[in-house]
Amino acid sequence: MEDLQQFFLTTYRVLLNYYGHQKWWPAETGFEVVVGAILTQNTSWSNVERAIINLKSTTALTPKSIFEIEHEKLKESIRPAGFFNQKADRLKGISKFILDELGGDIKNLSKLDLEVARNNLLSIKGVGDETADSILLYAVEMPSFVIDKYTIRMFGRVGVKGVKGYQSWRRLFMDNLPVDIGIYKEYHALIVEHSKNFCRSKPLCEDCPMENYCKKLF
DNA sequence: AGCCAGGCCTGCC
DNA sequence: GGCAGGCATGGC
Repeated sequence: MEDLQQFFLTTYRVLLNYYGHQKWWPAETGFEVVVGAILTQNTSWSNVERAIINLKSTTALTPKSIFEIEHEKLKESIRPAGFFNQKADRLKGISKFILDELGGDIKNLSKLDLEVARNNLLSIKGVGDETADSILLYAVEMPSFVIDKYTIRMFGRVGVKGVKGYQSWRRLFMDNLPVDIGIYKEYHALIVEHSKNFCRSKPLCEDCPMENYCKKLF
């Protein structure tokens, strides 16, 4: 495709038309997005939902209450989300960071330059590229595009070549899309939704909305 | 029964 | 600077 901007926008419109508005991220507060972003690491969202329900029935979903909750009680609440030992540590750590560095509110990150805010998040143990961008975009509402393994797999199959590394993929999207938080939010959610149905290890391409683009490189 | 989930860290090379 | 191995539960 000669015009990348056209390609990324057209792909977005095809997905949006096919799947509709995804209403991401499902959470009541910015901090709930943070908690969900940690809990969903390599874990299905249905399991995360149970964990968040448990957690809400146990304590308030605020940095202070998560930081102060007894460690064993936290682990027990989030057990359905798996990896509960390290995720409990990570929730404690990011809660402490929000309390100590952000005056208790994750949204204070929006006062910083985007890349500075991003590097702040990346300095927290257990927060990698994707988790940082998810928090920036869905909790803080800063225009940071989220890349995940689905994005790389899907766009690789559709024909994007020679892009290597998380930051290169992120820049590719951000350099070729309008700086629009709504589009960033929706696009990532649509890629995830699409990837649940298509572009898996098996060539499940029947009735794929992307069949006009896809090189079917299996 | 095994593979996969809305990743990340560590240790080795 | 890349890459396997570990982390743990639930659905299909």
